[in-house]
Amino acid sequence: MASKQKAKSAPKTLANSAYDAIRRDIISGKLPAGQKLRLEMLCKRYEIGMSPLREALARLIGDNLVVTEGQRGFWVAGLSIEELDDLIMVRGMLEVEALQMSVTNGDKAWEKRLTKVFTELTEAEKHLDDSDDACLAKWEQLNSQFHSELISECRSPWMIRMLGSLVQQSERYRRISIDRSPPDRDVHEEHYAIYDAAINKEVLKTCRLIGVHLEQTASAVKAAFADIANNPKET
Amino acid sequence: MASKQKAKSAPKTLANSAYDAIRRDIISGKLPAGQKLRLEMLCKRYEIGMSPLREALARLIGDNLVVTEGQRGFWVAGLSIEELDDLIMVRGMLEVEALQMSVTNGDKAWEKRLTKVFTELTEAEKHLDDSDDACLAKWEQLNSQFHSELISECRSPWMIRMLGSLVQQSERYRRISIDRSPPDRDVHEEHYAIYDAAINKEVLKTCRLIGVHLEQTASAVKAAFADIANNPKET
DNA sequence: TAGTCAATAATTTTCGATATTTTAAGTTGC
DNA sequence: GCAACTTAAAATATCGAAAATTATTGACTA
Repeated sequence: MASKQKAKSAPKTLANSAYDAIRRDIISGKLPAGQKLRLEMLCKRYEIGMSPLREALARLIGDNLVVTEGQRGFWVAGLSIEELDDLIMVRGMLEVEALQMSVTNGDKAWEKRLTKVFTELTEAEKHLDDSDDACLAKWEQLNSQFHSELISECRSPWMIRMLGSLVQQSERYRRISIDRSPPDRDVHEEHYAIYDAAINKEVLKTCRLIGVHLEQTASAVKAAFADIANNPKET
Repeated sequence: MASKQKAKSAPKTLANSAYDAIRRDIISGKLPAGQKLRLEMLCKRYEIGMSPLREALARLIGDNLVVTEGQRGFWVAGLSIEELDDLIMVRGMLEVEALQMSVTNGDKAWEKRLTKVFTELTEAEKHLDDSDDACLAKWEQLNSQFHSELISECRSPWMIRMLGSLVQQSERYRRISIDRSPPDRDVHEEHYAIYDAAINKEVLKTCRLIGVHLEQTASAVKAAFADIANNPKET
């Protein structure tokens, strides 16, 4: 949330835009797991040439969103219950660690930022029932921002980077599961408890709560995903 | 160690070879930290065209070995004491965790593989004084293999993946520090103790020992790197 | 009816040239 | 002198098509 962000935003190259667009489509499931990515098709779909397209795909390999096999092309990285279990475990471990450091280090400015995001998130949660796509997208963005703000003061760029990667992966599973399992728990209450503990610098309590929160989300996603894996067809 | 590896080794594309070659050169320091990577120069150096080169660079971005700024080109990612501290911390955390799981899970086949690597490493360590580049390279390869074999049974592809990334980064620091600080400690003894504890399934002891081992290496590298950062010029 | 092989089609990979943007140098005006 | 503007040079980013590789088809053989 750099308030003094320079006006000259990073000049976008086509490769860059393609990278963003394809990433969004993979995370959202618009490009389904395992799908073969035919280059010509992608060129048309994203209205770009070969060179920037291949560059974008190469970068997505680094994010584990795309896999490649020499001379045989590119595929959307697959999803599996085994990988989901792994993601949940590693993410939990790292996030608790990062949170512990962040809450310990967080200063007034951080509390302010966190409060701002939490307030907005609370607001967004009121409109979730509207079943409006824009509202859902907004909530997703704020939810992710809330989590990243929580750990933002851990003072470890590497942990932040790795967590980012893990969260991005987890998001793929959450997105394809969300339709089947509307949250039957009070997510807002969980967020509030975490926020409250964090602001009050109750380090251990915050960590414990985030652990529970992640567990809850994980088990809901896992149940829904297992369902999908067994009954892959939809009407 | 797949013993039945199929003959059809992955068909190498130029982009692939370039990726490997540039990565090696960055890790070894042949391409120094912060250096601007002029595309034309790289084309000549690695004897390839623009397209595979840019693809290789794009993938190196994902590994945090290269950074880019739209329309302005590519640079070798920088090194700093702050980042080194961060790397040491995160790597230590993850590696201890992974090791704990791996030693717990490791079966007879794993013990066999570990023993094999350790034996070879021991052999290689005898020839380290020869100041022969080939011997050093061999030792580096086996040392890295020893560490990765240790955690190979942790059953978490994501931890293995992330550790790989962290180890690769750490290696950059170690490589540029190695000339200045010949190891004045008995590294072989440390390796032996770790190996012994792992084989005997003494989980906690193994973790403690690897922690000490990483600390020792880290502080040597850190001292040498701090020296370099202060006196960057060499004769 | 399989199974192999060659010819063809489809796809990926790479090159060479062009367009776009940044950097550097030089010039003018104050 | 120094800043702003203009122009030339250098570097990056992109396109379109050729070259190389893999996948598919269909005929032929055992």
